[in-house]
Amino acid sequence: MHKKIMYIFVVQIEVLMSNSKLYKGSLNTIILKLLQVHHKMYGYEITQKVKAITNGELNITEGALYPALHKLEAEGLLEVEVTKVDNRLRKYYKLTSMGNRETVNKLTELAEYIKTMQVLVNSKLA
Amino acid sequence: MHKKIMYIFVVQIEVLMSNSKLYKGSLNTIILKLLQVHHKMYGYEITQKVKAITNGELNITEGALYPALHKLEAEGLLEVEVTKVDNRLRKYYKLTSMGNRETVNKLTELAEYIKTMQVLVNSKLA
DNA sequence: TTCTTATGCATAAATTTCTTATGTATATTT
DNA sequence: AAATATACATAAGAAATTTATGCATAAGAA
Repeated sequence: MHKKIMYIFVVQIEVLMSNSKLYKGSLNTIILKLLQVHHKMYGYEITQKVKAITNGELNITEGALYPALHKLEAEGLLEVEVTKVDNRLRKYYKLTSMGNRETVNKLTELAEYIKTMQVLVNSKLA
Repeated sequence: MHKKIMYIFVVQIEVLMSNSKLYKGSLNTIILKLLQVHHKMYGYEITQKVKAITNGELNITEGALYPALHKLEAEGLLEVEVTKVDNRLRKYYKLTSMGNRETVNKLTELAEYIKTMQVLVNSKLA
């Protein structure tokens, strides 16, 4: 007489969105573009916005975002306005006029870069 | 009576192609794609090819290229074949079967990234 | 009520991926 | 004879991330 033992394994598989590695150099452009459209955003809001727009494909890490915001501010491209909501700190950023001009440049640059990469990568002539 | 003195300045303006900053992370994809098309290339040839295809907009530096080739080889994505032409060394690289698979992945990744960036950057809805 | 998750900021260390600088050597063009 | 092109290589430095922490409050779940 054999005892039948059944093991049930419940394995949770975590599907990582591959956290779609940011191509280094594009974060500033993303920030600037979002601020061009929304006029006023705070850091956490930016991370959520990017996640939402890209269906979770792109996750801006805080370790990248906050230093980037500080640098853009130091360069005079952004200005900050600190407020308190629900007893919690919030730092709203918006483009300065310099920031507006730089945004246009960055967007042009990115468009050119994409065009170049498409020529390199999509053509069979390469 | 005034003496009239005319100065003629000849100024050479060097138009830098802005050396179109490579978005960090795309070099490997470029290398792999070129080898997918050409089956066999050597380092110097790759730099010239990229320059030609992009009308000089993209210049792969040797300091970036050679280490990248070595790494791809170490990872088993490329294999090398050393020859001598005109008494000068040449190292031909080509894709391994793993390299072929990885090329497809990298190209897909890039295409997705470009799509994502276009959504983020081109839409007014962002 | 307590624990976890979400919100909101921040920084430091490590890593990746380039640029810049330098080096060697041969071939070709000026 | 000197400069440029071809062909490789590596090291130091810079830039832009990731990963790992940390602190604090609010909201939701157990």
